[in-house]
Amino acid sequence: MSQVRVRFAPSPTGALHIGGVRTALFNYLFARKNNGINILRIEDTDQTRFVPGAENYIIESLKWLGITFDEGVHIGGEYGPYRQSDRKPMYRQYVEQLVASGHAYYAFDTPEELEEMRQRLKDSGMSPQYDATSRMSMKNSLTLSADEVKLKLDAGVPYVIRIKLPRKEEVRFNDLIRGWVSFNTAQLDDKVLMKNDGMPTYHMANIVDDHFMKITHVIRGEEWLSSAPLHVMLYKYLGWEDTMPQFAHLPLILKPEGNGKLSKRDGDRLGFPVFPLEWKDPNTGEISSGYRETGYEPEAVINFLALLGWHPSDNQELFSIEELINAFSLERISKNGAKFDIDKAKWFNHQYLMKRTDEDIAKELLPIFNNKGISTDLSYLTKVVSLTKEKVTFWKEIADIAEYFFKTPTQFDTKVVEKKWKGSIPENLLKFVTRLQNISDFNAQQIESIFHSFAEENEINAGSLMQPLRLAVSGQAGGPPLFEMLELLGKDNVINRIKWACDNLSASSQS
RNA sequence: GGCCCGUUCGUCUAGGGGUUAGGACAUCAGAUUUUCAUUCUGGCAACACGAGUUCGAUUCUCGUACGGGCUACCA
Repeated sequence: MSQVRVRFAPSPTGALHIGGVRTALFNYLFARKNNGINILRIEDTDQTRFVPGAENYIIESLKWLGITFDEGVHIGGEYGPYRQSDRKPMYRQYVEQLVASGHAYYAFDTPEELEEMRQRLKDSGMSPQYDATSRMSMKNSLTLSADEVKLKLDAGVPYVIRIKLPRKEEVRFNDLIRGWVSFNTAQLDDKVLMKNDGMPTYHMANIVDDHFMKITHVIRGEEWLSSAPLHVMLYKYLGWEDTMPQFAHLPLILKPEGNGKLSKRDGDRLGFPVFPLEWKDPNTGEISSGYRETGYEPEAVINFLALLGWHPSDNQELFSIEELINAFSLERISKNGAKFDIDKAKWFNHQYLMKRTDEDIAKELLPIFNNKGISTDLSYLTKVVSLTKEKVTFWKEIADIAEYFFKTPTQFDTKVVEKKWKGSIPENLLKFVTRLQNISDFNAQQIESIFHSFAEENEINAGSLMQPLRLAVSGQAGGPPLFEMLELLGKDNVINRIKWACDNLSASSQS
């Protein structure tokens, strides 16, 4: 069997959608699993939709996620170029070959004439399409004489080239995910193969490119299923039927609630990113959030996406990329669309966050603290991370919840103050301070045992004093284990903070 | 509207002619951490509907309903 070659072929019309990321991932997994070649091809046949920066965005996104390629627009390869606009001169001869063999024809209809035709057909209850029936009443090389056609061509009248589909013919192909799928050309229309600007449409370009790039498997979204029979016909008419790639149409990623496929609008409306990286639309200036900037781990995004539509034979949930490659197969991709569930993505993220080393996270956090005007060193920050990371979903959140490790709190959780800061509490804490002063080795164990003996001696309920203590030191009601936190803060800090709190917080009514 | 694809807990899904229909997220309860979050244990929770085939259908077939995709000189 020939070498597996697959391609991910996005169009640079904006940010890369999360559904596109999953398509890229499945292509990548399939290629790696089969020792194949993964190719990145840019499908920019529509010049009017070109968005500057989009191509680079796509490349950066895939790089961040760890989806690698063996050939592509960014790295070259022996089947290049890998950008369709750069391949423009290659397509014409195959379109003309189709015209010559009677499988395509020139069409000179104006947009107005097309619109009129569609309206007419619609009014008479027929499918409004340019097909075997309607083409005979349009302006094309099938209805015009050869002289007339030549005249128009010579005069530079704009034209497109359309495929000539048979009136009624069954087209079937075996989809790797769905099994045999069949269509009838009676329902298909004579799609444009070459536009009047001389560029091929997606349909034409993707067949020519896949053929010459020796693509063996086309793995793409289900939105392409309907045009697959057209592609099959093109392979046939071009005489490339025996090397036609196999098709696998992936189920779509749907909105979490309501209906329809997930769109870029849903993300910010529902409060989660739909793009891998933050994206600023160069035309509108609108900014959409990204997984990277939100603080997601790329491995978590990969793991989450892999399980959206694909499932291993056992119940494993957490997969390294190697495990994913190893377990992956097209047969285990489900047929039905999957609703997007951000809660599960967050759960995955927490799992992967816990796997990272504290120091690694601290390194990433350091500049953020610096920007907040907090200067600290890596070793202290690493310890802060070890105490706080299990409380957050994203590494970035640590910067928000851990400020008190660096600054004496001056803001206190008022609810907790009201509830816990009362009666003789401040007095007792001050007394406890004198005990703390005598600790020579200020570690969690020591502090804890001194705390307990202090409570016992003074007949204080230990629990009722712990929360005020935490409050005095951190300003908050929750946090990491109290005594470990105190240890990290250090003796002087702790003592000063307790004193500050006792001086500045007024106790509520006696109890 | 037409064509194509699909339908197992709220969500992602496993399974498959005879099962207590399994797991994960979410949710709820208990434990532990004298807090919050984690973690652990347990609970709630599903085969869209109707026919047919069969001794037996959630599983196979056909319909219905519902959902999705496509229906551009967009990809």
